[in-house]
Amino acid sequence: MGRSPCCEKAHTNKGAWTKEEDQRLVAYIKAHGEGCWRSLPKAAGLLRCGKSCRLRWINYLRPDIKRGNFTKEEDDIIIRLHQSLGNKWSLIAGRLPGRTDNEIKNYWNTHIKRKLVARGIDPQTHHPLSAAAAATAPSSRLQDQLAAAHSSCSPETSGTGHSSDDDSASVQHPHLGGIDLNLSLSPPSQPSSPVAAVAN
DNA sequence: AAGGCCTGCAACCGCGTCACT
DNA sequence: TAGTGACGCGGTTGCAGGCCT
Repeated sequence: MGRSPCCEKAHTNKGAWTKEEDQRLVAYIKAHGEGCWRSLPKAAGLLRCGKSCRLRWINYLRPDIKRGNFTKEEDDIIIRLHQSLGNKWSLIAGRLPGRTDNEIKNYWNTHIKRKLVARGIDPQTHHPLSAAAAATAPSSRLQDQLAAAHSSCSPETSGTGHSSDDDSASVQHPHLGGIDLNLSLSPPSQPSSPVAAVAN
């Protein structure tokens, strides 16, 4: 019944990736490019299922991935995009060069969600948690609250000292310069092919 | 100093969608 | 046109490290 498993689980590794597995995967993609994930593990000599390889590459091994703390600017973009798109992490990631959907999803669940709740804002609807307030709150008011959420979450006030705030201490870009916030459903702007980037 | 709890991240799982035959 | 298979996405879980008592 149901769909067949994506791979032969009896002969695949699970759990954390080893350095050697990483190297094999990177080397294979450098040589052959992305695609055909199902056959990649066998071709690359990996005892992993294709989905696992794809995830590892996209979320960790891709050369254009920006690792490190989220800036306040990125924070703001994520909140705005989530307000418009909902849990469409891949679309949101497409607007944040160097960030992955998994990373953004984790960041949302562990940091931003908490910030919004602390400010009395429903992270799903972006409306005030009070239903009565939600019924009357104009969008501009919501933006005010979001802004307040940011300012109140600075290390001085929150006490948690999120390093992303530290990083952004000198970054104050009200216009989010350089980031495409156009929310039309066009394909996200890809930098250049990751494989091409590797080749360079 | 030790134990327990909390937080954050990496990875897995299942489902939906799309392309090909 | 329908069926099948592969890919991509979002939700969830497990583990490791840090913090608190």
